[in-house]
Amino acid sequence: MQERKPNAERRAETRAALIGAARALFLEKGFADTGTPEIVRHAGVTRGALYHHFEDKTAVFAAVIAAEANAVQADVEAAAPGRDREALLDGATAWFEAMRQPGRARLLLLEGPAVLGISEMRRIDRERGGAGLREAMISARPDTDEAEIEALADLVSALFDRAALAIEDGAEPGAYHASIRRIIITLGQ
Amino acid sequence: MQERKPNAERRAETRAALIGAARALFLEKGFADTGTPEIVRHAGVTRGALYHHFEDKTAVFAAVIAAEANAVQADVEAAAPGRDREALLDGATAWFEAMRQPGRARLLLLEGPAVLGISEMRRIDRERGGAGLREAMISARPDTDEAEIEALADLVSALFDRAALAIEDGAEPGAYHASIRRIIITLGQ
DNA sequence: GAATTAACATACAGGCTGTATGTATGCAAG
DNA sequence: CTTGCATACATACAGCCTGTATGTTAATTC
Repeated sequence: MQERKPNAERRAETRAALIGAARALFLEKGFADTGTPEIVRHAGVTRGALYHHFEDKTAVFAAVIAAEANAVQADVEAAAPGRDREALLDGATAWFEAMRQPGRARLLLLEGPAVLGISEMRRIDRERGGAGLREAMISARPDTDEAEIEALADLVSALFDRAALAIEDGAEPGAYHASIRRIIITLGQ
Repeated sequence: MQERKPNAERRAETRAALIGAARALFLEKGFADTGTPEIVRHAGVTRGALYHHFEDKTAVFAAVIAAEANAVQADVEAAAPGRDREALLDGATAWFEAMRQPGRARLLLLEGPAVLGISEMRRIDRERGGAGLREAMISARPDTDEAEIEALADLVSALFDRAALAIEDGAEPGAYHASIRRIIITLGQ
């Protein structure tokens, strides 16, 4: 008779193994081309475990996306702990650095919105790094109403997202960095 | 014995029926949630016809995306035939108008890149409206090297895309339009 | 320590994709 | 004008995948 671990620990380990395996496969091949049989094989469990922990394959994907977003936020906050303009620039650099992880941009910026929907992704972002950008917008243009601040922050993040995707796709980072800087400067005027 | 139409006509009609049916379903439910059995039912043919005309389901999707991109370009060019700055602003307005077709933004700006890949979508765009934006960038900032022009045009189109997606998702158009107009005008100075 | 429940594993049903094969008609050559 | 081939499909099939239903074992609770 094998001794088993306490339920809480067992549960946490299985869940982590599933998310880890799914993360690797989603990063490598994307959501549609990754099947649950392959995920559980890599995780060393069965599909029963997966469907015990997650409602469906999309829920596994959502958990992976959340974990990736957490990792990115951790990297950015480690590199730029403050809230001033200096920290914002460092944060941008760190964000681009974090986005160089292969497949990450596609997962977070392309498949995430496509699979989970815009609003769900917006919610995930808002619970994490999104607030910083809005604060920066407010400090840059204090006399702007809230809706426009919201839109501005969203548009600026669209610039970053597109640049990261283009770079992952083989574009020269230099031109994008320079152009983003130029657009943001004009925005600040 | 029924008389049949000449092959060329027959082929064109079947293909059009397939793309039309697929377009409606993709717009309504997206790529993943639309099956080929449903497409061919709506088109009044069988799956055999679909796989005779297209290599796989993704190829059908690519054809729909191309058709949608054509439709958008036609609308924009009809509303803004010129090449000057005036035409660019009119074109922007027309583009937003065209993007209000339900599901279109999600299809062209979200699922297209996710399913077909960034580079394929970039190719489709480049064969159509993309050139206009690049020309506008060049005329606005003649003393900029090509790579940066490329990046600038891509980033500006990212602003448009994000705005259209946000609007389709229920955001207030006003704030986005205002912010984008500000960016474009400032870039032109 | 008996009952309950959590954490899985196994088995199954249905649907979908892509391919292989069959068929009827258009079309072209002689 | 008919004979042979190619085109444009339709039908049939194999395999995979998803989600659910059911079974099993050990931890937990009372």
